[in-house]
Amino acid sequence: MNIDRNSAIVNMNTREKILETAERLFAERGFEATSLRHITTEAGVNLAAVNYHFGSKEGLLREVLKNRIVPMNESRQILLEKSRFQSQDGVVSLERIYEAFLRPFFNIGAPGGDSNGLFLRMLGRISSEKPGFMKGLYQEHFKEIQELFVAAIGEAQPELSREEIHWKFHFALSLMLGSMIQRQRLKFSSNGYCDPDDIEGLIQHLIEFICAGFRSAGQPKSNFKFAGIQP
Amino acid sequence: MNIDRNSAIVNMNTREKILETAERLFAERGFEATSLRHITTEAGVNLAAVNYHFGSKEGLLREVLKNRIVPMNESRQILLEKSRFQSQDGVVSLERIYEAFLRPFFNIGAPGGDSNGLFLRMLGRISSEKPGFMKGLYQEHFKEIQELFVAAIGEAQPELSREEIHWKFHFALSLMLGSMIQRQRLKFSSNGYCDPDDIEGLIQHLIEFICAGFRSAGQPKSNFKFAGIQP
DNA sequence: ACTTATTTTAAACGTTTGTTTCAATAAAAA
DNA sequence: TTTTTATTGAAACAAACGTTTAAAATAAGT
Repeated sequence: MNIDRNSAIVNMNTREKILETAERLFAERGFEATSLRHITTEAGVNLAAVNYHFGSKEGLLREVLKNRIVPMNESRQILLEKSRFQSQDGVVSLERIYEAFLRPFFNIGAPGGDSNGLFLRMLGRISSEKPGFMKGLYQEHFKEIQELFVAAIGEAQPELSREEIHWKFHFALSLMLGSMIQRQRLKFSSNGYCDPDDIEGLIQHLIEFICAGFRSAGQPKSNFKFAGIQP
Repeated sequence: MNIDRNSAIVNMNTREKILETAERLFAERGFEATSLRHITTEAGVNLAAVNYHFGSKEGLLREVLKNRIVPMNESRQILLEKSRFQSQDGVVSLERIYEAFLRPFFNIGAPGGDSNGLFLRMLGRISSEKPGFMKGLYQEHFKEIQELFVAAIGEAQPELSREEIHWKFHFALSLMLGSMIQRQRLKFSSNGYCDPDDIEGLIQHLIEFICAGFRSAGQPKSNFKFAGIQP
């Protein structure tokens, strides 16, 4: 039983041991690639315990995600309210809005932040592996917080149409997840110019990039002449 | 044998039948979720034919990807050169650069464009499922074209440092793949404001968003005061 | 102490997976 | 034609998967 790397696991009950180990393995190897036998062996519990406590492998995944997503979204809401309170007229700047949205996202997983970003990579993986599952997850955990932040963005950038806000919000979210999924790539594609492990730098660059994207929407589309070239 | 939906498949040899069917199934269901038996049954060939012609399942994937990526990157290069030729001083605008980079990306898969974006979703999936595999793919197929476009961007935005260019380029690429992976999400999260099937709209919004991100990098980071709040 | 409910255990279930084997067939070279 | 090479075919391989079962062990309630 290789549980030495986290000796605190011995003081947990079976359910907690499974949750702890599953989260780590799901993040490291993905959902499909992680077998229940791998989880239960590493957690030092019986194979059948997963189905007993969580019903199925997918039920386990649901619980693992819930335990991270709920506190993350609570943090987001608190940070946004705090920024609103600190502002003069109740209107929060785009930078503050996305700082409130991003920091709990990257702080997920560990108190000092999940510097490996494994959990976020898993989230991105699942959204491509199991779209139906992700839809349920959205309805349950993300719909509310999204409406909150979309409203805040609408106040910060009143000239944006609802359609444009949703496009940009979609882009920002896709970029957040995509940049975590693709983070490995940055290691060997930036020729050493960028450090993928510099999470603080990543956050700052992301905020800058995203806010610029939101502010670019003033001009109507017809102003931009496309080449219209076809490959 | 269900090959009716593409009756042209009967005029192909075994190798081509496998490639054709594998590409479609990989795109629809992902690499791991597609079994060789599914492919060979649908293609109407023997199970062992895959290992005979491609060595392994991964060899088949490599060939499927190669057949799409190589023409895509050729298109990109041609479009960039054309834009450079049409420009006055040889310096291409950011919009033209990313149009040359984006259009062949979304035109992948079918003559009229893979409107379902299944191939691109698969590409994003694989980059999260098999990082090691993706690294080899980058060295073989993407390194060269990236250097070409990074150089063009450097000419269009000379004030950008190499570090900033690589960050932004990484963001743009992550956004491209991420927005395809997450495209399903847009359906139910935009409250009907956005149409995820409007590829032309997606391209235009993407170009606008990305170019704004590139132009935002003038101001040094210290000019931007972060709240420094911790959740 | 006795009964009931909860949890853990070992074993097996039925499928599915990618790959290999080797004989049969088709195509090409001599 | 004969010989060699390339391709196809049916079958089996060994390994891995999530799930279920039913008995044993522990805990809780009375």
